[in-house]
Amino acid sequence: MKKSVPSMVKDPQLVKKRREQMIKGAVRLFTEKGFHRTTTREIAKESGFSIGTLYEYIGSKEDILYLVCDAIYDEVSDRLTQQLHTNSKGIERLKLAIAAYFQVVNDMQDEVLVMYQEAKSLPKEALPYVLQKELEMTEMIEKVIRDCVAEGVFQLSEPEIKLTAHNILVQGHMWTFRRWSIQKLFTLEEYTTLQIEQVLASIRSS
Amino acid sequence: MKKSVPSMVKDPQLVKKRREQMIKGAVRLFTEKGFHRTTTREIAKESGFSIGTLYEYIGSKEDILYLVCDAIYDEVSDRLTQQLHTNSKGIERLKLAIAAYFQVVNDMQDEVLVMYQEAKSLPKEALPYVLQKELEMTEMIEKVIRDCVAEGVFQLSEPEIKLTAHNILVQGHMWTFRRWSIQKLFTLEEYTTLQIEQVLASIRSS
Amino acid sequence: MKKSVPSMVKDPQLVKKRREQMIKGAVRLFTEKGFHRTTTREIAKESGFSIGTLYEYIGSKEDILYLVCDAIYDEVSDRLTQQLHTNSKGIERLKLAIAAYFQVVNDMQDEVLVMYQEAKSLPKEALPYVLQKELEMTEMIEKVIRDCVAEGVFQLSEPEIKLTAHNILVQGHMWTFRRWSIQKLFTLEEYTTLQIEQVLASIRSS
Amino acid sequence: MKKSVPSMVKDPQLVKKRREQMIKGAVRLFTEKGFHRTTTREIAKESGFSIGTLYEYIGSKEDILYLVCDAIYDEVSDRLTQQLHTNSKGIERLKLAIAAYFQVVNDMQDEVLVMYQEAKSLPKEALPYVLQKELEMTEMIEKVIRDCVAEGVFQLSEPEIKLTAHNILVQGHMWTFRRWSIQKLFTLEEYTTLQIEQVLASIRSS
DNA sequence: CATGAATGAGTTTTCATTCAT
DNA sequence: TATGAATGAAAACTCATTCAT
Repeated sequence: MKKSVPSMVKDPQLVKKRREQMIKGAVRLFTEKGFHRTTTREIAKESGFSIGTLYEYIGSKEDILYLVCDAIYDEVSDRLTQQLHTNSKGIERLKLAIAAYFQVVNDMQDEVLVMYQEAKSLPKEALPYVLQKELEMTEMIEKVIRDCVAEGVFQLSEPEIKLTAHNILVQGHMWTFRRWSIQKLFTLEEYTTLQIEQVLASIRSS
Repeated sequence: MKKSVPSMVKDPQLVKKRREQMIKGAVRLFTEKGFHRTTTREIAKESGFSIGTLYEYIGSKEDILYLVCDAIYDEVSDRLTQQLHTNSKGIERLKLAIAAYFQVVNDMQDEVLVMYQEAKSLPKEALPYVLQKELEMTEMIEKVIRDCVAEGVFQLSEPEIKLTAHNILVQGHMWTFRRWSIQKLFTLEEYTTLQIEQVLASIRSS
Repeated sequence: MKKSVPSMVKDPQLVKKRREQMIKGAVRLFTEKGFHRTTTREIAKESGFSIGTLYEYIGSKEDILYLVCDAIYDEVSDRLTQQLHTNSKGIERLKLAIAAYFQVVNDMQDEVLVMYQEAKSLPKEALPYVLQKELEMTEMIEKVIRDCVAEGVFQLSEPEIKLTAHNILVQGHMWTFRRWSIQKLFTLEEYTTLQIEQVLASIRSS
Repeated sequence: MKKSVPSMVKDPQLVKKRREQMIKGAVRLFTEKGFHRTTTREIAKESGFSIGTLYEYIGSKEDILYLVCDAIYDEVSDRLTQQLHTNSKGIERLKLAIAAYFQVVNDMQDEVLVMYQEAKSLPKEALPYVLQKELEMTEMIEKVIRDCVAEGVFQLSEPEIKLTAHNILVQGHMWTFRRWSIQKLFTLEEYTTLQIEQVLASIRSS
């Protein structure tokens, strides 16, 4: 499923290290000027190596974007998964999951923003992979909700579960997309509390 | 507030006509390949005139994007305003407003998608204007909610009003952004009904 | 059969003129440094216009090589055809043809050298066209020989006709390829006389 | 006369072995894609060692081409020399020499093709050496002819001897250069027979 | 006003060569 | 000796913008 990005360098450790440098540098620049306005030379410089070296670790500029998106998905996924493995039940578990997810999104604001704004510039072959990742994220949230339904905490039809999951996910993105407005109105805690209330209210009364 | 786009041509009627051609052509192309991958030459051709003529009506490529976004905002605004002027009261008015907004977003999917995906490429000076427009949109929705509160239909604090407005707005965008998933799960009518239910549930119980 | 080279410019007169400039400039540079060591910028400069303009008239660097080869074939062909239309019969006609061909090759030494040395760098799709052209050239010579045979001037089998044609053609190229040696030993006239003698001797005695 | 190619490695045996590997690999690649389209990395890989090692045995990419051409000349020379040392006299010796030479060229088609197509890319300093080699080859053929003249087998002036030698040499190359046509018309035996007949005919009647 | 040829700065990418290990 | 990661100059090609007609 993962698109493999070609590298001329054989040592996998080194590849990993260099690509991490690259991703870090690229996110900084993409955040500032977007993917298209950032040149490969700038990325190389920001990453701390030469343009020649950059191309030892990727095949094309688009690969960098893919690497960036992939890394962000992984981190968001990981942190969310980690959170979901903690012991908690019922409503509480859903609340914690939402809070955790919002927390992750808040911690990775720049990254999340970059990912959603530039995803359309990804190489065509990477699109299915990205949609797959989005689906997985949605399913993680769905599962938490579905577990609640299974436990009898509340009643929701399958479509309602899916929609709720989408809503929660998008409310996370919203915290970054509309930060110019939302983050002036609320702290993350307030935002989290209010959105959780909304979700639960709509769930309970359905 | 509106950024003025320079034109060499004096006749305002002609300017208007040409720019409309331009916007139509540009939206088609941006939808397909995005702003950065579309060349000015292509836009000129798609609009039905030469590259030289194109530059008689704009100052730079970014101006086209601005013109496009501006036109889309205007149309969405207009159609929403129009809807809000119809006679209806209380909850019903809110429901109608949401449904109307979702309908507009659905009708203008390509445009809305383009606008949100490319807005970051807008010339720096245009940013405040865009945020202003977003704010106006939000305020239109807020007003409908606030009217309900004023009529005593339900109780909501100011921050809650604002958050609800944002949520509704973003649920509209979501219909386009996540169409690869959402539009497979629901028809527009189903989506509208479910989201309205959610919003109302969360409002009533608060 | 001819590969069409793309141009952004519409006026065919202008295209013709610019491409002629290009070909002239390119031959000068290819002669000096070969196709691969010549940059597109150099070709543009030598042709008297900018790199941007160059690419208004071709699609890729290889197209220039194709244009060059095509032009050379055309000129050699034309001049040979012209010669063959003059009134003469029998052996005399063959002699004149050979002499004419050697004369053309001598006049276009640089061009002929470039063509044969760089032909392998031609875009893959152009190869059949080039072979076709080579075949046509061979057939022109073959025809003169075959006419002699038909007139009963001498006897040659079909394969012998073909081989003789190839030999004559290659003796022409040889005048340029091995000029560092051959042109020190003979004037063009001497070379022509001697080679004609050889060919005729071998023919008569066969 | 031989251009010396610099090596960091002292052991001459090793240098010889490594360079042989290199030449073999390079010929394979040059045959396929030409000198300019072949990278040093590819040559190293095809030769069975690393790019670093490659540069222990040469000073620059051009040196490889020189090594290749030099090796080819040596092999052609050797095999021809060997043939000429067999006992035979008069016309027969000339016939055998031509046949032997054509045989060598046929056996080494790829190499011969590479050599003549890429020779122009040789480092400037190598040019005199190459011309020298070509001259030697010509002289070998010349000598055989001159011996016949000395033996009174036939009469030829010095310039005629030289021209005939060039012709024979070039007929050898022609077997590779124009193989797309010639090798469809004749087997090597037929080609050899016919060309020998031609040469002898032209010689006898002069 | 309309046209489209001309421009050249800027972009991605390649690859011969070096040098620390 | 052998390795291969690092380098950066140089190459092909693009495209927003201008301006003479």
